[in-house]
Amino acid sequence: MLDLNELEQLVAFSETGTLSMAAEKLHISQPTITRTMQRLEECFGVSLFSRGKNKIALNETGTKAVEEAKRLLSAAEDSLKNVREFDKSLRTITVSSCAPAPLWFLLPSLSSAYPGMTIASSLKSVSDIMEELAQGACQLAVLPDDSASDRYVSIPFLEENLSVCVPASHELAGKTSVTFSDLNGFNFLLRSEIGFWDEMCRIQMPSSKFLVQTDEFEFQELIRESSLPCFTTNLAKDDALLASRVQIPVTDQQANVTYHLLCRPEHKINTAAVLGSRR
Amino acid sequence: MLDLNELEQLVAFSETGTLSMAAEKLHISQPTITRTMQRLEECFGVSLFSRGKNKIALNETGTKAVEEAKRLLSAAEDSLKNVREFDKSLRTITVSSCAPAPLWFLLPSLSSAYPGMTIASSLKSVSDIMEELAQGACQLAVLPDDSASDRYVSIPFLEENLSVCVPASHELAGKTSVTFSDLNGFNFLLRSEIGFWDEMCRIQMPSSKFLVQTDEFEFQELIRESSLPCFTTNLAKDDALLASRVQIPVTDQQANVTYHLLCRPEHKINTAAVLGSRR
DNA sequence: TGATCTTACGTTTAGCGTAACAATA
DNA sequence: TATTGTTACGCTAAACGTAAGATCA
Repeated sequence: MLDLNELEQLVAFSETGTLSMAAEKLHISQPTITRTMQRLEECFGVSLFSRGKNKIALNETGTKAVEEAKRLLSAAEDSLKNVREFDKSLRTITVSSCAPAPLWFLLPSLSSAYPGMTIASSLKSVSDIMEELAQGACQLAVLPDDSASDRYVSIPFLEENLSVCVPASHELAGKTSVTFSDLNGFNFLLRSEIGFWDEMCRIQMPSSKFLVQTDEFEFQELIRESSLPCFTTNLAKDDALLASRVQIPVTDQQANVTYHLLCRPEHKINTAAVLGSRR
Repeated sequence: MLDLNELEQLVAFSETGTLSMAAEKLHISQPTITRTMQRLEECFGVSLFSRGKNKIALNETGTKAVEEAKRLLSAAEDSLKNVREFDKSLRTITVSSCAPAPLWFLLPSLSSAYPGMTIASSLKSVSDIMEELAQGACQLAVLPDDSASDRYVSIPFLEENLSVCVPASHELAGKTSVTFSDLNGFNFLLRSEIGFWDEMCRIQMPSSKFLVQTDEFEFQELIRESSLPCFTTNLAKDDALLASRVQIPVTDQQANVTYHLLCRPEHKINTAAVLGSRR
């Protein structure tokens, strides 16, 4: 039977050109390689090398054998990886969300409902999340609607309502509610990592420009120092810093979403535990 | 690194269900399997079994590992086979011919022109031969024309001229030449293994019926005992037995073929040696 | 002379089988 | 009690490294 270690030596030889260099590369003695090459020829049952008195080189069949060896070695690597990843996936709940806020409530309750499981979460676009659900690449999805409830178990989870925040001196400050069309054309401060809200803003307010801030501190500075409008929601964590501003609800349907938890029917999440976590 | 022997033991365990039976199946001691399974878990770095005090079974990850093991083992088998077949192909000239007669002259001269090479020959349909040439599945082809000489090296090799053989009492016996349309409607004795001639007869003489004889002896008997016409050519080996019959040349273009040797340009056959063999 | 491959030789050790042990049905 | 899996122990054989030999540039 073929031995992957021996095949590795064959590949090393093909890459270095001499038995000595192959031995050095693999940190073994050179005679070992000599013997291994002889064993390989015996195992394959064919001649793999053309030999001179003190030189050896792959012949045509040997070159073919190297190809096969590389195939096998990489297949073996893949197998190792596959099994390890599979094992890991058995101990991991992968959550993909379209927005960050639902994760703030979902992740802690998942952790306590499934102790010992690793919870892996990430923000993704709605279409990427649908893909992941279909491929089983995530076990739990957070989407801003339940349009996929025909194929998956779907649970209404949280509502998030968008408001725009402007200084009291801003021309919009007097309004008690606004729509995206009212806001279209203004330029906004925006945080990065806000999931689908980013794309939605650009679609709903195509004439606006968005100054995306990656750093939270700089974002707060800009809110304080500029009169640029920004956004908040009912789920936002740090309303205190917006106290100096006026919050005006955005009334469009798209600005008021109900997040839904989705998973494949066979996975059956602990609904009670997860829903109990909503504030 | 993974060891294919160890993986084989894993597969054996998965197929037998107990370590003891796996050991028996592989003709090794049972403790060896115990140790191998432990080593495998160590190598994969994950738990593959659920163990009781005196029972062991594959867990979910173990089942996955078995799948991977089977993949790898069959890949290794394939690699062995591929290399061996490749090596063999280097020492084999595969000849595909549309008719048997050219092979009678070609094979002996190939053998002496390429001593040490195995000559593998077979009769194939013209379309199959074209396919083989394209895929490199044969190194040398014998075709009844040179219509593919644009893509391959093509050498005119032999001419074969068809004659019909009838008893002196037959109604055709007086003719000095015939065409397929003269012959169409008569029933004929035909040998099997005559390559493209078989199909050509059926196309050129659609109203005729052909009594195909597999056995040479029976064929000769029928020639002697019946008045059914049969065919011969200038290349036929055993004209003696047809001495009692009249041979009338078939004048159609399709009945007088020039065989061509074809090979891929990179192969370069020993033209002189092969052509010198023509009688 | 230095580099290379092969062969020889002595040693190590990895892996095997036997045997003993523990647990179950 | 018979069967199964694990552990312990001693041995063997396979594989390794060192050293020596042979060949070539």
